[in-house]
Amino acid sequence: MPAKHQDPGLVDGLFQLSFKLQGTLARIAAEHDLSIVQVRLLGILRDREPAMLQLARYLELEKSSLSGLVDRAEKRGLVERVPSPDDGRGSNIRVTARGRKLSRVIEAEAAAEVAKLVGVLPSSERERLGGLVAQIVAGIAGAPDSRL
Amino acid sequence: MPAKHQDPGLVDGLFQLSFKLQGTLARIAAEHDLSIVQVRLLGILRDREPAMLQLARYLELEKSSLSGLVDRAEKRGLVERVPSPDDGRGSNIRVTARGRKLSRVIEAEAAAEVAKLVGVLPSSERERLGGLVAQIVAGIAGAPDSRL
DNA sequence: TATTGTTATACTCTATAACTATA
DNA sequence: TATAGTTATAGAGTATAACAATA
Repeated sequence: MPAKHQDPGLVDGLFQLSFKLQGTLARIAAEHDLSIVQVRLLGILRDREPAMLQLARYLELEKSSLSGLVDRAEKRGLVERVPSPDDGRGSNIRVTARGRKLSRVIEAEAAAEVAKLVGVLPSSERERLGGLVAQIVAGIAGAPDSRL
Repeated sequence: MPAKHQDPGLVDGLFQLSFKLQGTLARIAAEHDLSIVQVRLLGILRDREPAMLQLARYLELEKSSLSGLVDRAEKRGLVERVPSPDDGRGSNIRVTARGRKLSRVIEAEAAAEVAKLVGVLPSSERERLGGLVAQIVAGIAGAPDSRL
């Protein structure tokens, strides 16, 4: 088990940064009357058309939580339920053009905010940071559980 | 305005990492029947005894949201309202021994999880990451608004 | 009058348990 | 029977608006 006697500054810094990022995303989402989870929903649907249960797995939520989430998004015309061709019990969830557009706007705004945050670093350091973060994220993806 | 033509991998990576960290913290907190915001509350009270309005500013919440939050924490014996000596209208919020202990346990568990995540990096790279993150966090602290 | 905090109300998000409809 | 999804219900978290008590 490596990584003992960790510099406490790293853990604190990473959490502080993650709170800042989440706060930023929440603020931007709220400016468009969305929550973070709704943004995640739209993001997942960018390149998928999953059934409710699959969506629940992606978001790590109970299926019953999905019903309301999708209801509210559907009521706003951001997603739609499409009857499954394979299974008469199920629906697939599809993002609408409106949802896709909104998702792109929010992503762009969030990216701009993050660019400001990391803008304190010179370009070469940003690249290095990107590499380190990518390694950690790759480690997450390769870990026992992982379906972010 | 610097930081244009950003590597999109950095923004995505940072958000993915922040979702992972928040998810980890939420899971650990839930194992102790707490939410992230309750953990933040206890963390803020570690070295402060603020009035409700100050606490609201720290957490970036409306004062009315604080009432319920503190109610629930108080009901569990994690914090207590102390009448303000200066102002008959107000109370100061103080963490109890029980709240402090719980907060420490959760922090330790969270730190251990983060250590695992960054454990994919060799020690020298972890140090470098710590430095980069510290610079960004310092930039946040120095920015126009900031009261994390 | 202004400020501190609570209460009333409403909505989102989440879970558990019970249910419906299809497989 | 088993599975996909919804509904019923409950509770946390949040905000806005109205209120009480104190300054």
